[in-house]
Amino acid sequence: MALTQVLPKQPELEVSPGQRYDGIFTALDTSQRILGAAPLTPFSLPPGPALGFGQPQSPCEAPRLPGNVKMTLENRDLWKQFHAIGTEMIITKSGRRMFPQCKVSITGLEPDGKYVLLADIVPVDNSRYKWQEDHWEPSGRAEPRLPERVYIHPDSPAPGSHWMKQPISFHKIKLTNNTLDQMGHIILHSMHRYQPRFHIVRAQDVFSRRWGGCSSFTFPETMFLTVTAYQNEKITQLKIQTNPFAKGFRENGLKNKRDRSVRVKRKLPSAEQEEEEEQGPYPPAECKRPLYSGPCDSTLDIGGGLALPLPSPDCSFHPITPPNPTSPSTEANDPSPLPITANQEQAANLEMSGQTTDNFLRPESQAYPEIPAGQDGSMYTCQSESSSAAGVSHPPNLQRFPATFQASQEPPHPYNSQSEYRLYRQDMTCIGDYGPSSCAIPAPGREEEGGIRGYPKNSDLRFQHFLPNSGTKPGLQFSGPQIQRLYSGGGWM
DNA sequence: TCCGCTAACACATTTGAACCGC
DNA sequence: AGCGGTTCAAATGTGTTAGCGG
Repeated sequence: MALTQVLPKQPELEVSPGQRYDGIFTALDTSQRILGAAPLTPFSLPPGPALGFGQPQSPCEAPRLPGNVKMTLENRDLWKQFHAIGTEMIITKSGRRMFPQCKVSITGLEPDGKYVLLADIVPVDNSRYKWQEDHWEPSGRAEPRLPERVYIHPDSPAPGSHWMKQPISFHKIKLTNNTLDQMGHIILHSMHRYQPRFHIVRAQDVFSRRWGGCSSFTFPETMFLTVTAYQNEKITQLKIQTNPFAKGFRENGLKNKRDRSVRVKRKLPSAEQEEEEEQGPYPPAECKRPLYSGPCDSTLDIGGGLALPLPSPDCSFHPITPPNPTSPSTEANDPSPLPITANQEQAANLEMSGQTTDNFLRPESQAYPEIPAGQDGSMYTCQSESSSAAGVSHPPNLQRFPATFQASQEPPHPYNSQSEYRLYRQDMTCIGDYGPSSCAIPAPGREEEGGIRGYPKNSDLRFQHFLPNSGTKPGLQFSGPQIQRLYSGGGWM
């Protein structure tokens, strides 16, 4: 079934050739880009927290990276401020960046080894949420899992020395609620709870079929709820105060909410007059230091404006930690709180000190295990041995499969969504065994070192074809099955 | 009526092309 | 012609708001 038969023709689907991924995924058709099945990257990323959060994850085929590989959340204190209130992320049809942005630093890599950095965002639980006056509470079951996508850092692949020399920013990740998104943004459901994850994979290039290990990290502070409009006014205020793009809405600016509404209604510039009338519940907190160094190409230059203090050097690595259901909050588990910063002062102003995202959920709503907190990311295992007894009771990716993909009334076609479904079912079978599956890894004899069919080995050149916007390297966002297919030999290897 | 979503809007910031002088 | 600095418009990233639809 051709795409046009599956989906009504929509103007937004008309993307100029330069913006499409045709150049890179020559063996994939549009339907897969739009309706990519559940994620299965070539690296077989662990399942989402909803299915064993904080527990050893299902194995990827490669051995885990050495234990001294550590990842640290750079702007952790800012994240903690938002987490204390209950982080909300706006998602829009056209895609919205995350704020705070995901910024990490890595140590322990081999300087000369090549690594690929990936990020994805997975649901925390199976609930939909609803804002009730001053807190979030579950409101029914979650929507069916969407075609999840993986964001590959645009610098990938790069030697370990590159990743370790400066903080790594994932600020170009965009979130959308458009299930037909063609721009490669990460598709999420509104009013759901998500957890970003970061993955380090040792590989020669993004499309390499030979890879030498992986480690995955999560930071509890980065958990967020997706919304199409902010529900918690404290979040709105904190975003306005900390995001430079929202300066226009700060109380001490000329365009605060009240002013604007007044001006719109009266068409009068009465900023000073209104300022005394209403200061709002949250007095403007001066940013004593820049909280946001502005967009950068890919990674951030420490000396060039890294705004937030680096984590203390003694921050310990937190390997797999069993979930602690009795723990009241992640903050309580935090062994190494950062010193008070300007940001935390803002938090105090907002009366959110000591609170966590979970505090904004009714106790009965905390149906997921507590996340182990640490200054470094909690690492998933990528064990090479089977770990079916790791606590995940069923194939994790089974739930990721959108129910809408299951109806198959058309004969399978090599390049339509149904075929992707079949491909994914194979993967599910393999992953469900939790063993060192061979699904994503070809037999050694089948490995090829050649470039992508019709493309040179130089991955950067491939990027130019791949990226929606040529020029800069905004990062790669595409669905796991696309990569999976490449690695499983079904693509253009 | 309520709630969630979307598009339009105004504003701040970033980016890059155009321009100028040396 | 090449280089470096400046200017300015376009692009992009924000939150707000009205209106729509289920």
